[in-house]
Amino acid sequence: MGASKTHIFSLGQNSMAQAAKVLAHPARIAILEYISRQENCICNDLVDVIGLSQPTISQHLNEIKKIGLLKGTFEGKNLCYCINQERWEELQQSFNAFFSNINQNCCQI
Amino acid sequence: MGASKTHIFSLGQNSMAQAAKVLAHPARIAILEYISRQENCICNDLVDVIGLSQPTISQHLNEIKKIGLLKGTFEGKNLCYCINQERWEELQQSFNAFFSNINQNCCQI
DNA sequence: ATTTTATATTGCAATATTACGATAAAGATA
DNA sequence: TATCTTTATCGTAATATTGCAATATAAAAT
Repeated sequence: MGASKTHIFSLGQNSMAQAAKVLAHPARIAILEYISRQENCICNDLVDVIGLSQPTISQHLNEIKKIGLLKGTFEGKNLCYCINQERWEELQQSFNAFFSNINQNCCQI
Repeated sequence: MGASKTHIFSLGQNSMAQAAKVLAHPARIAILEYISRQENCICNDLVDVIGLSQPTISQHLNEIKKIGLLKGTFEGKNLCYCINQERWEELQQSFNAFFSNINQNCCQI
């Protein structure tokens, strides 16, 4: 064994975990921080900024793209990655909702 | 190769990723949801509620404990795990801050 | 003291992730 | 067209995660 038993969990639990997984690597945190600060992003910058090889950066970008956090467009010869703001805010709300649902009366000692 | 290059990232980026990693499994989401809904939690309940074996639940609980999200105390014969509310709110703020820092002017198309 | 009950640890197999060199693909430029 | 630049994909090695059976530990109950 070794595969996650995703089928025994709810859709919400799985998609929450999937979103968290994308944030579960410092390179992807760094990439998202960087892109969200920029007007536009040329991927080659990232290789220098982050300090990982070009294939590795490409893979991380792909993970981020998979959950819809990026939208890309071409601008001259360079691919421009941008934050998908709708999705970004959607995730913000998901995380916020998750953290908000806590029973204040749990285990009073 | 294969190990994450944590040393090339900032403390903030690494701890953000570490927190996300704990949330990056549906079982741990389910466990946290369940505990935060309860007045108190007997671990044996979790095995039934979640549907994973006792050792696996124990391991997941340990991951959650490692980032300080749980505090435990003994109540009669049963170990009682509770959400550590200070840490919980701390993480909520971290995630919220992360999602709040976005440049609204990125890549207008 | 022995048994029962609850939780933790160990060991291992299956799977997933991380990283990068090599290479391919696609567009820009000479 | 040939070449350069940029990004993606492939192949592979190292490492990490997931899950559980078996076992150990610890406390409570008998």
